[in-house]
Amino acid sequence: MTTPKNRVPTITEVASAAGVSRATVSRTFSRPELLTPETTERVRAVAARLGYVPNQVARALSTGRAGNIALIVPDIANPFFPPLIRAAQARADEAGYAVFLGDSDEKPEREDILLTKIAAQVDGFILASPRLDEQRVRVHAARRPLILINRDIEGLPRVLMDVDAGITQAIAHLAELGHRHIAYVSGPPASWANQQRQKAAVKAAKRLGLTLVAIPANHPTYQGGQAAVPELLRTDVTATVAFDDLVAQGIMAGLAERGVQVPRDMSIVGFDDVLAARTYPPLTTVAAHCAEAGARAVELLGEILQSGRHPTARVVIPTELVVRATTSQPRRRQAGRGKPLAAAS
Amino acid sequence: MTTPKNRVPTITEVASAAGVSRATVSRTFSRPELLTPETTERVRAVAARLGYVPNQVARALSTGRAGNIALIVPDIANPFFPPLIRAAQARADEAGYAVFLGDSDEKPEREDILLTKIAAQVDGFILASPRLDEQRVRVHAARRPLILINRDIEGLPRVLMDVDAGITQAIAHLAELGHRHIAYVSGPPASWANQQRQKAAVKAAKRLGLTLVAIPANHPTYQGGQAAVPELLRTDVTATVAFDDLVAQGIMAGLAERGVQVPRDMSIVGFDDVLAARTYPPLTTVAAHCAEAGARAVELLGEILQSGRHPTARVVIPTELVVRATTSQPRRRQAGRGKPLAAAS
DNA sequence: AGACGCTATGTAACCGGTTGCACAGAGACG
DNA sequence: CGTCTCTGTGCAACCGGTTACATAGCGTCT
Repeated sequence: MTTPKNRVPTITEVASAAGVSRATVSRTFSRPELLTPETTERVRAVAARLGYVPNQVARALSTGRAGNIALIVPDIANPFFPPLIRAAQARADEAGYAVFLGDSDEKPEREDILLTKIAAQVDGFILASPRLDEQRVRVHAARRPLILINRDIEGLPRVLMDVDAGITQAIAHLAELGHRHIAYVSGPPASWANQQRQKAAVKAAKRLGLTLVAIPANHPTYQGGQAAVPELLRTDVTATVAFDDLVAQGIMAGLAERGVQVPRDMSIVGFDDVLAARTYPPLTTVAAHCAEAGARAVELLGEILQSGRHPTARVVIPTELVVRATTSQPRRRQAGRGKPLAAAS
Repeated sequence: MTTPKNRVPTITEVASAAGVSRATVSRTFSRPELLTPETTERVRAVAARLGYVPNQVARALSTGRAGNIALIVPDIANPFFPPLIRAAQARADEAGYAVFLGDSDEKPEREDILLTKIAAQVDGFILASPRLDEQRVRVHAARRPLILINRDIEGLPRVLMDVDAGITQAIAHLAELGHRHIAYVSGPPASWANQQRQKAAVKAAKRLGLTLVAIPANHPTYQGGQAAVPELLRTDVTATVAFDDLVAQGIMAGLAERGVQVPRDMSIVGFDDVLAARTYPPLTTVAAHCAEAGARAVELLGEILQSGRHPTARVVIPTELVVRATTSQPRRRQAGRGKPLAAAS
């Protein structure tokens, strides 16, 4: 019952109700240190009684600061992003920013449109795993502070995963278990993250003297992983490193359907650690700490917005292998066929 | 290279460059039918050359229409929400709205704060599974159009799942298979959705003459489900209906750890169908079509914003049981113990 | 006592659009 | 040919805040 009318009062109404000027009301909420404590107290009381809340739109127009940030992701439904979004949102909230969320549906041109459309409403952007070409990203970055996640463009502030460390650990772990032939089931070729992971895997395998075959999963999804299984079984690998956990999970399902047991007949390593603990058996994977990436990106953006400076930080988040239950010593399989041997353990 | 400076031009600059008034430029973008085609064409050309984009903040201030909507969810990381968010975002985008995303972290007071803070920046709200008390929801609804998802408050527009139908099918399916004692592993007690589901389960079980025990999972999470397993095994039930897929997955993992096989020793039914196809074995579950709920909510909000009318629609989305591989005929188990009998099939 | 400085508050311009109203010019009509 | 209507455009107020600058009041110092 604070406001009988369903309209929120304006600064003018509060001013006249409190017997002060509009400027004083404004200062009560934005720069109270300029006023006597008695004044702010009185104005606050009146404002509370009327249900006044400073209008963020008007504030944004006159100050040029929106108090919002935008977070653009290629696919919210990809389990990599929710923890990232959640952490980003929480940090933004602490810093007093509201968050615009954009889903580009993996389409570069939709990223471009989203960025253009909401530019005026936000103080800065966070682009997670952008598919947009470098030139366009730079254009947007020239207008507003912009932080990249999972994309490395020289001169722009960015938060990256230390893919090399994690993948190297994973391959070393497999080598130690005795695997000699391994597969990398890749993600979208246009993805920078995929290129990084694949390159790291190739390098690590070479260093350890393992053979590595790359198998494409057209889409970085559960279905994509499942669809890659037939080709996977046509090879003689005993272990698979997947582009991400989702693909790994798809592979596991595909293998299970064909009676290939994990890890007995095939070891599996995922990437991201976003649903690793939820699979059965629990997935061995490279933890990418995506929540931390989201939080760091917001912090970085906050610093830039505070300082006005434009440091081109390059934050690298460490990754590490988390060994769970989908990796074990290899076991001889019928060459070229998925069927496990009938022999007892 | 459209703009050498990294500032976007204002309507005034476009106006003088095109040799027209600011009003004409404004109308070029908002009401072109008032101008001659030649004029709009000329102004558009100039605007494009300068890289002009109408400032949404200024527009919002003068029109009172923000062109944004807010979507508040209790936990982005809960797999129920990403498909919903994604669908909502896609529909909003089609209708020309940008989306504010708020995560309340399951806390009613954070919902309240979020709603208050961004009210001025949006034309309407969508509240998914709100934890906020009814009175406060009504206060916010009085200020701006507000659509509820998964919460039934008389007089407010809302999108609901037909919980009864799905749960009834699920219980009937279990009864048909021969189960007599079943458990319902519940979600958060404060959740309206949980109350609905539990009530529906009790009703259906009673009608079919089954006994039903309710077991609480403190949190609607994988861990919550896992934690409920010991209590579950203390009972003599042969089938379990879980609050949602996540809890079901947790239960499956908890059972697997203890050597209880699904569905041989325990049948499991989930709810939502958000990750059902990704578990192994694939989960029998009630499909709630959460993406559709998100889309419908946005459509409803769009209609209200268009018409200015305030219909208190009550959209009910049908649900249905999807039988996959976690339900089968019951098998006698040692009373009160989780261990399956050694006897052969 | 007068000049000075400091502090608290008010005045008014401004942010970048939109829109009611005025008005000019063209065509229609008596 | 004058008036009337209609159409396209401009003028200026307005949305709800912020903020540079002006000013009033008061204590302090010489």
